[in-house]
Amino acid sequence: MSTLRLARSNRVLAALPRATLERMLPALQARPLTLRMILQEPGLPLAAVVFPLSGVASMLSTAATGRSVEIATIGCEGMVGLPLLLGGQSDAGEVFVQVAGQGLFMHAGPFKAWLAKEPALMRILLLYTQALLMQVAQCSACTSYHTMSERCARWLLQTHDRVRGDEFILTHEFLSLMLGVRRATVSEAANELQVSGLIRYHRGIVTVLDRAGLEQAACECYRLINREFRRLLRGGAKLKPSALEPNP
Amino acid sequence: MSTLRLARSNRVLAALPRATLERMLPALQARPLTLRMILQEPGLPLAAVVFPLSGVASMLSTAATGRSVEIATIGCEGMVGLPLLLGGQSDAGEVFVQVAGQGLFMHAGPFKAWLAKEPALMRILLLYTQALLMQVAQCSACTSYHTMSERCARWLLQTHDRVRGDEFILTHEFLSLMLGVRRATVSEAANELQVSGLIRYHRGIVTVLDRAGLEQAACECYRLINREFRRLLRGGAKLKPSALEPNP
DNA sequence: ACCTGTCGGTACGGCAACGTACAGATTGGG
DNA sequence: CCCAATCTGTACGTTGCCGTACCGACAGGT
Repeated sequence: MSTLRLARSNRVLAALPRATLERMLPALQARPLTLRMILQEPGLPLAAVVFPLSGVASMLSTAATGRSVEIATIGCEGMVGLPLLLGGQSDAGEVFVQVAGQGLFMHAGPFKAWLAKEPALMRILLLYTQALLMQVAQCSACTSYHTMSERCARWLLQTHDRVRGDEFILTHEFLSLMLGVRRATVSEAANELQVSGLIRYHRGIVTVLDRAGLEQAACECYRLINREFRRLLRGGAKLKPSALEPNP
Repeated sequence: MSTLRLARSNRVLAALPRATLERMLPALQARPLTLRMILQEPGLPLAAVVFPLSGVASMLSTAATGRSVEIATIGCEGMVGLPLLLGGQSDAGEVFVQVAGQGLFMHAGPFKAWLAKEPALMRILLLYTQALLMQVAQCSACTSYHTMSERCARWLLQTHDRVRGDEFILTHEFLSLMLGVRRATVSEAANELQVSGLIRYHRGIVTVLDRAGLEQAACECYRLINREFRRLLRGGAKLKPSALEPNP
């Protein structure tokens, strides 16, 4: 597949004018996103930005006690490395690959150069920043008010949206780190979803069985976040990889 | 006081080159920030941005059930109206005045015009955006992991930082909306702080008695957020109004 | 001086998630 | 083929906050 075709499965890149994207192509390198690969380390200057094509990255905040919570999910709808856009160079949060896939990398230098040269790139990334900010905010409210099984369902949906197919690798242990709760609490919530026939899982492999049902089981946060992404990145930035759009 | 002097008590404006700020001055109007004044309404296009000079604004996220949580605190270190910078025009969150004060307003049109003309303004506001994003993220982790009295102490410190003097108006009821908990829970936490001699309060007026002790009682989030603000907005953007720096 | 509304202290049972722990099931490597 | 590691189910007592409720203290208006 040509790099141009590849690039179009990232929704930020897809939203750029064709001419802009073509100019930028030589600076983009396709590389795999391997499980647990660290894309952004707290306090360290970012060497590159990443436009995920498939797979999912998570942004975490870690407390002094070592406990962590997921702050945001980043997939083909966005970019890892906003601090290079915003000027901070580094960030207090950590970003790592939570579901393996592929991404287009661009070194920090060229990225800043293109940012200065291509107003369209700046414009779309600022919109993405607003959407991300909203996602983080909504997540925060979610943690206060919604039950584990609602949050669990939301999380599975967000991942499902950014993945090809209905299966992905995910242990309870891992999900408990994302949601910031005990492993046992996840087991209970996940079991509830499994008994209801919404998902199936076995030794770290989750299968989404009833997508619509899962949406019912999730809290409104899922819908609200998606609505805001659509509003801000309308047109060029649907969440699901278009080739695999559910219920086309 | 001249508008220029006024403007300098907002840390974003103070960080601008003198010439830039002077050019912008005619577009800035000083107006009071009255208690509960709404500066940004969910879904409505922003008419103006606000650079607070004193007082505190809160950004809230409201759930379907009507319950709310504070997402971020905005005072003299920042600006209300980032969606005008980021391009979304409106926002899903609500921003309103939580402690009365004064602010410099600028209409949306002129603001966008200055943004295009003055790279320094853009640069500093992007840095502020990153700091705000970090604040929201940290808050989210905080909600998961820290006790009410820690969060309560943190909140009081954040407000104290943005206010002149050691007293401000604040009922338990109101604080419970900010922290997203019951009024009774706030009463318990606040009483704990009062018994420890860190604060005093009476019928809606809080007095900070032992600032250092309060910092001890707060979770690390307070320190982390402040550190990140300093890192990003270093130099021109201290939190506390300089004329009233504690322990000079 | 009273009345009314606001503010804060406190109490009760309830519940969701906690920390911890153990055991069964499955898988992969030697 | 067996051992070790991994993954999941489940259990126990504990804790922090919930919802609700009631009461006393105080302030401001009339």
